[in-house]
Amino acid sequence: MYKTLRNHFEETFDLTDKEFAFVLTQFKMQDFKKGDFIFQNGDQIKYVYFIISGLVKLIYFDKDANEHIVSFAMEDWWESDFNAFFTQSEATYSLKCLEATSVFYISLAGYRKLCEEIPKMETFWLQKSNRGFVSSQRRILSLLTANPKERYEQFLKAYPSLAQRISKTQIAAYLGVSRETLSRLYS
Amino acid sequence: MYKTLRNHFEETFDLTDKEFAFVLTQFKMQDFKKGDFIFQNGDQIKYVYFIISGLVKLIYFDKDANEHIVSFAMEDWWESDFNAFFTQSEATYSLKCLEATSVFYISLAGYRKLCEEIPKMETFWLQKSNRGFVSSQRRILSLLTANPKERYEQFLKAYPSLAQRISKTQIAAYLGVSRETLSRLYS
DNA sequence: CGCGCGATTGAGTAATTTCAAATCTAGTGG
DNA sequence: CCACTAGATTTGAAATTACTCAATCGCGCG
Repeated sequence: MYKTLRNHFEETFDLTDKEFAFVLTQFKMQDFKKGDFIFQNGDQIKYVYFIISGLVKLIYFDKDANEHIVSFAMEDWWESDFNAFFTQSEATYSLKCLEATSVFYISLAGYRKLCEEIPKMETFWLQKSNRGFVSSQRRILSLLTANPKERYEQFLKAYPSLAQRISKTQIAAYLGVSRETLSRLYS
Repeated sequence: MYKTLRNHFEETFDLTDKEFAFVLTQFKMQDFKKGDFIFQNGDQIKYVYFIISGLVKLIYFDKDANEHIVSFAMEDWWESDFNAFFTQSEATYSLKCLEATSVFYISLAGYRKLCEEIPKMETFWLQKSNRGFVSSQRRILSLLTANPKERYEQFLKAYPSLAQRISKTQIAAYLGVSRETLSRLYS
């Protein structure tokens, strides 16, 4: 369990036992059942979540209560309403479990403490953030340039393992297409 | 000129004269004319650019040579093909000047040197990256949830000064709408 | 005045959505 | 093993939205 987190950090930089022990003091763990909300829009967002196991979706409800999927997150991914987290304000999005999910979570104060104590940690976050930014840009491009079929195929190619774990309805909500259109793609 | 850059950093953290002198050694300056490409897709991307003055667009050409706008950047904004920059590989995007533009630019080596010498610099980049990520997510959401009219109004609201400097055709290419549709919104 | 660029308008077409109904599937309990 | 249910997927048909292509308009500038 703890190993998952340590391995995850050590894909980027090495940690001594002592350092990792300190890191752990800043995290707490929690389990959620399928269908649970980890947080909902309007909640004060105090934490960033590291998915140990399971699968979640970050969603936005529009004015007609339609659900749109901002992102999925599974094992080894970090997730939160980052804007709300960094500004310690209320969530625009909601985080809902598509499967039973276990997470480590850390507060903003804890996050800052880590960065101060272990400078490499800041490099780590920077790398994560950069990658998140880059893949968001890729998705924007996909939405700008590709039709539903192309978007779906790009998604399958980019996230093959994810695609097998979620329903087409969920994929449609991520791609910005109605589930009927997605269903008709290969007929 | 140099002041622009210093002020920009000092919106986030303070720099001594000596530190800023060191910062400057890592940057070079260049001027571009309206219509110039700062880089084009396929180019090796060695630099990140800070816009001192002017206005540029980061664009992607699809298979039919249609142009799509990934982002605009004006005074005080950082821009590059960040994926290509961090992996020191070839650009997917092109960066073109919509107005005469002056930039400071820095290499990956220079960027790393800055982070090592001045740790606050890393915090600075992290903040920029986080904000870029958050606003990309917002744009994704806009593309997922809003129709052309709503997207256009969100754009006007989010970037009022930018909207006055660019043609509707450019805005259309950013919003993922044909210019004719954009033109018909209020008729 | 005439050129060039951007914006607008019109008409027809293509893509996607919506709403409704039917079908399929996996899991549950008898 | 079968019947039943809930959820997901598929299908059909009509309505809507946005696109494309083509023509026109408007304006600033040499």
